[in-house]
Amino acid sequence: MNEPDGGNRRSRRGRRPGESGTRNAILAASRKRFAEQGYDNASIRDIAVAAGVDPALVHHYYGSKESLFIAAMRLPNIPGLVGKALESDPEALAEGRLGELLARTVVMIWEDKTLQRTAIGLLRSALTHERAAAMLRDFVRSTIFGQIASTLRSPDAEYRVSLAASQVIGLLMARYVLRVEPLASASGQEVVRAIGPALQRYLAGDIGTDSGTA
Amino acid sequence: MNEPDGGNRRSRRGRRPGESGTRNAILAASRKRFAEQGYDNASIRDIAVAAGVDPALVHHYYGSKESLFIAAMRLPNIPGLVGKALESDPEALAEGRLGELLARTVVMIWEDKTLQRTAIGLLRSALTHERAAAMLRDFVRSTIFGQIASTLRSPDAEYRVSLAASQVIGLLMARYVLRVEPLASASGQEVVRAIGPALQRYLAGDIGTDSGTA
DNA sequence: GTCTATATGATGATAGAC
DNA sequence: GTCTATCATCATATAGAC
Repeated sequence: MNEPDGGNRRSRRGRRPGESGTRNAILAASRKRFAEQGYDNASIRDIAVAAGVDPALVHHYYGSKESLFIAAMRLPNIPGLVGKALESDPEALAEGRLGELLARTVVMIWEDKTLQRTAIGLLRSALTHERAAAMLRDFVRSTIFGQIASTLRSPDAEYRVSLAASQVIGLLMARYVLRVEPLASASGQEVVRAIGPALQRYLAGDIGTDSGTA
Repeated sequence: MNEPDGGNRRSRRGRRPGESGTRNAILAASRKRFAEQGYDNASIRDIAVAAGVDPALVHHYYGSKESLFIAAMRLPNIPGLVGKALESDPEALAEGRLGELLARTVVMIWEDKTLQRTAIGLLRSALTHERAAAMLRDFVRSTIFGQIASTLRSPDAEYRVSLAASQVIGLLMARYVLRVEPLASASGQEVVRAIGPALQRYLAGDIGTDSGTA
């Protein structure tokens, strides 16, 4: 059976198994539903409908709801994005504009629809799902704030970072999840101008402890 | 039937109907479960067990899970507490220490176990339950921030208040719900010193718009 | 006021036909 | 790879006996 490629454009030697795009469709749909409804309220049936596939296929590909959630919420390239943002403006680090840089990074990352859905999904689920809470803590700590904290030399760097984290989490919650107005409708620029200095103070300013820069 | 009280200490004229304490036990237990698990994960069965009553009684008293939730999350005396906090230090308002006052009020209100449970329950549920989100918005806006915003004369008072709200929400989320360290273990005093000035700036400082106090 | 029994429905998961 | 059929479990809610 040495059939040549002939008019058959797609395959080199017969049709390869798997890979019909269904798998990714399920993943994308699950991100959407998890972001909109949180872990518990997003049912596998809903996700299957959104992806246009049969519910049984979801199990077939991902085994369980938990596994699907973990697969959907894992985005490998965040550290890269953050690193690039940090490198893009190296002077800001030395110049005491770290807070502004962080604010800009958060707003910038938010442009990416997939990242946005992942983050909202984690936020939504973190409060009712223990696993999601752990993933969110890792997400925030080891990537975004881990990298930024390492640029601080303060002895209470951890405390400072957790304060900044509280403001960032609050921003995401109020602006993107709860949609509190008028914050939700403000431009990214405005938000950066408003939040940046607050983050700067948390990270390197006087926060009422010993090691303030007054 | 003019029977006198006689030796019957408890009742004036025979035993009054109802009121065995069960109703309040259910309410208290539901606050606990809603706070710990959020609206969806807290089942009526769980609540009944926590209250030491039969699940059917919960329905009997409150009709539905929604009604129970609404009853549990409604706390009438918040405006009073806030008002008292504001009156307790009238000079702070004039002196530009509104942010500190707000931070102190939040931390203070958090001392009350019932209030705390209500707030956490609302926060937990707001992200997955539309009704709870609406209640939280009202809770925050009409009581706490409504009263404080009215003391501002800035034209962008709403924007400023929503910024402050984002920080307060983030504080509650990070410190009390997600329990991000070391913020979660910090003392109330430390938190007030750290957050207060940030709130002050949002409410009356330079936030990058026209109406800043530079 | 309190509880037993049950109606009714949604969910995650699995086995197995095509 | 895909789908039908089904299981077991858990939920809210209700009717009615004591």
